[in-house]
Amino acid sequence: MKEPLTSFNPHLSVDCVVFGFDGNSLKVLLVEKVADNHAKHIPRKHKLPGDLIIRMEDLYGAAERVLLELTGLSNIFLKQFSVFGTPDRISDPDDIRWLEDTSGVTISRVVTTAYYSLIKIGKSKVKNVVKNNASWHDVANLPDLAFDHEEIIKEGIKSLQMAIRHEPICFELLPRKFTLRETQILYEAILGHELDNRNFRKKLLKAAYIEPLDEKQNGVAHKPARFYKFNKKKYELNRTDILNYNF
Amino acid sequence: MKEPLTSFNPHLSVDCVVFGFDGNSLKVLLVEKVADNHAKHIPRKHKLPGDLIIRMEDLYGAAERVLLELTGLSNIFLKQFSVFGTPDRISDPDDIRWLEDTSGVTISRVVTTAYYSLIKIGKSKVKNVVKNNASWHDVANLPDLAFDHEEIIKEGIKSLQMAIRHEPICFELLPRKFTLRETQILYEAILGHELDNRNFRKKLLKAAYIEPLDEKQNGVAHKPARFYKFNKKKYELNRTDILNYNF
DNA sequence: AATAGTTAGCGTATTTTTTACGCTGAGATT
DNA sequence: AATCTCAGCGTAAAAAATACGCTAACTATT
Repeated sequence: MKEPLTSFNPHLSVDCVVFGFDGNSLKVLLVEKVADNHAKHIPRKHKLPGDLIIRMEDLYGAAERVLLELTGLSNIFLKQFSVFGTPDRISDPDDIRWLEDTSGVTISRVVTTAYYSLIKIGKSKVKNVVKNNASWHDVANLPDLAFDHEEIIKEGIKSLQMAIRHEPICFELLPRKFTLRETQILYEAILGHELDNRNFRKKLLKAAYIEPLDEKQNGVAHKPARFYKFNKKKYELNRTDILNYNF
Repeated sequence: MKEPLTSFNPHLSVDCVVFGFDGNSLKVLLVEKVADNHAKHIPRKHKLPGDLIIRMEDLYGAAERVLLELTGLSNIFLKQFSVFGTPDRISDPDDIRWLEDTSGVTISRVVTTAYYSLIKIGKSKVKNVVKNNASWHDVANLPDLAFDHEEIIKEGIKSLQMAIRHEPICFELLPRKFTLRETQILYEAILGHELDNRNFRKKLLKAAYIEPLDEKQNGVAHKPARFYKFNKKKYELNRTDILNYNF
């Protein structure tokens, strides 16, 4: 499955900040940096899913490949948000050795294009859990990260915060059927502060593309909430105006 | 002054969309792609100022270098806004030959990090006008461009449009002393549509960091307007809130 | 000298959006 | 039966956006 090692471009990589939402807090998917061969002394650190670019591979395509290999999902929301290219961003000798071991190329300097990705946590099989030791981590409580991956995640969150104010992308993180409250909790988790439920719901319901279903929660210890779904076609058709959620 | 040719990384480059404002319309600084040596048959096309990265050079630093060499200015507003990395973005044989001739390295695939830059058109000496055939072009009327530089400019304008709604960066394009009308014309030029002068001025003057001066225009064929200046320190101090110009 | 043309700059009235709450309803839990 | 929690509808007040009217001050034109 893996390309010959020498086909990697030693200067270019992609890293994916994969966001998920479990109903309570915003999560990010991390893998564990483990050396395949020798070098047991290298400490196991977490890192973002990412890879060097295969020669002549498209950047976006590389990000898709990384996510497909990791989660088994394609057609995922994926957005480039920044490039990280300071010459010393990969400077820890352990990090360099690990990269060279796993890629088979000599690492001089790597510029990485960062994407953030939004996935429905329930849908993700996270196929290579065992192989890569992939796991979800609360963005408010991240483990030690390799390279400059902490900075990349922080920037990714900033980009996401901006994006949810202008584009209806929160539905990429919510299940197909969702309640308004779930949506609000998601917004609160991303923005990092609380919102008034009555005003929040008013603002959301102005949008015709958020459609009520004839279905309600049950088994909850309070008045059951109605489910809604996002009508993407309706949104695409009349998005004459940019939405503006100034939360 | 120039580094040895072999020091370029053949995979990485920066390109700068340098915006300027002449009081009427938004301009972008382009250079002419001319081959130093032979190859007279290569058509002269315009391109963005940019360059391959010197080994171990910082991306931001590379963008600064390109601008310093071109305009003689440092401490310029510079913001990374996107990466362009499709494998075929440099595919025209003439473009490839020109790149190889001028850089001295073999070009396989180049990922470019795009910055936009805001400069006060009056201040710019545009030092290397002759050498690079640099010139300002109206963004509404661009010449034929090499590579994917037209796409890069279009994306740069979009980023700028977003940015001027949230950050007081228009002052990077205006002279130190400016009138409200000049500011409005600049906003109109960037956004591509007209604004109501009375509402525009009300909105701007709410900001304490736009300070009136005791100085007015003269020699204009209408009531002379007051000059203002941007007080950056005042802005930095109490920017508790993100500004929101929903023009 | 009068007139026309242009932008400056102050105002007002109306509509829309935001903000801050009050309150009842429908379930489960104790 | 009382209590807890969130759902969901509502209202009143404040703030912001929008749409204009109008006079002031200057140059250019006749």
